Amino acid sequence: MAPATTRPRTPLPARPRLRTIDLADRLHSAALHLLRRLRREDDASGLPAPQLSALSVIVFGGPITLGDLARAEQVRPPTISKLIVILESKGLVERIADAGDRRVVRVKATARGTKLLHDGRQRRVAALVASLSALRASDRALMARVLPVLEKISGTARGR
Amino acid sequence: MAPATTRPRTPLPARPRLRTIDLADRLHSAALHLLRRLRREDDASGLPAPQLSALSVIVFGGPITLGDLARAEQVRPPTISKLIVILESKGLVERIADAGDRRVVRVKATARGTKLLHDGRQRRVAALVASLSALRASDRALMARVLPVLEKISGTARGR
DNA sequence: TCTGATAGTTACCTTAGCTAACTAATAGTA
DNA sequence: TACTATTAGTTAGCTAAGGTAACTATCAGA
Repeated sequence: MAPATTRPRTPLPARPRLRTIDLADRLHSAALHLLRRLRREDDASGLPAPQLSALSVIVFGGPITLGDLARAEQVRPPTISKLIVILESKGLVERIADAGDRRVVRVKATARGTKLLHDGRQRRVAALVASLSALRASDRALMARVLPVLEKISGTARGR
Repeated sequence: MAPATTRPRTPLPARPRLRTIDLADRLHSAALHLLRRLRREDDASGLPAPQLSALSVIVFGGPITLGDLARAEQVRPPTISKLIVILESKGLVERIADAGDRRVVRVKATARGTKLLHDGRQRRVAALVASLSALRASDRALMARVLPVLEKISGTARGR
């Protein structure tokens, strides 16, 4: 232990030490509220977040198998199955049979899907862009710096 | 426009400028994946995130009206109504009639609700705590610093 | 006392997520 | 070659979370 005398007898610093559990809890809470806020303020993107997210992986990740997509999206296979049915019914993606293995199904984005992704995500995060723009530059830089860390702990492993 | 001559002809910096829309989009994505990951890895908290979140506001925010709760949670009144029915049926909260205005309903946490909140949130974010603990100290500090900014842009206005 | 606004609730719908159980196809092996 | 085990997806059936529209009850103001 460091001898007490090496520490000046000043009061606790302005930023008290944040316990990891509190950090985790507040992060969880912030994530929940961020999604709610974007859903609430988005009235024109046309696609809910999960659909937009899957479409994004499909657009950027080329033709991808449903299993890989489920893993990338961190959901179970049936969830992806249903998402794809919806995206397919909207004409945004299409299934491709795998030549070598007839069990696997690949999906790729249609031209419409690719277009809608770009338009849609822009509208979906419009409110967030406004908020970020309103931040002080230093805070915005901070957000940019923390993003990779956030992606790491959230398991966001996306081909971009 | 700034004259081109004022800019040294150096190559782009190592960290290329991140467009705000990309920042927003990746933030949105990270939030979605963070929630999915916590849901997936949590098999014992007993309460889904929205219920835990509402309970937290009730526990820390004292008796609160349903309208205020809906605003704090950024959802519509019917959503809160149903959440409260569930929490009530589990014996975690109870309704209190307002003396002055018989339209308003206040909710407060029961002893059981308060206890379950503390146990539950611990289990719910356990995986996240592990991830955060595994981070380099500097990254963890970065997370702590960015948290208030994150709460601001996510609209997380919670009495803590 | 009537009228308008406010607080919640109810009815009804969609999406997102899950597990369990299924089909179809592949791979490995006796 | 047939039998078994594994893998990829789907289907069925459930719960929860979100929404809008329409309703009841109460309050406040003219």
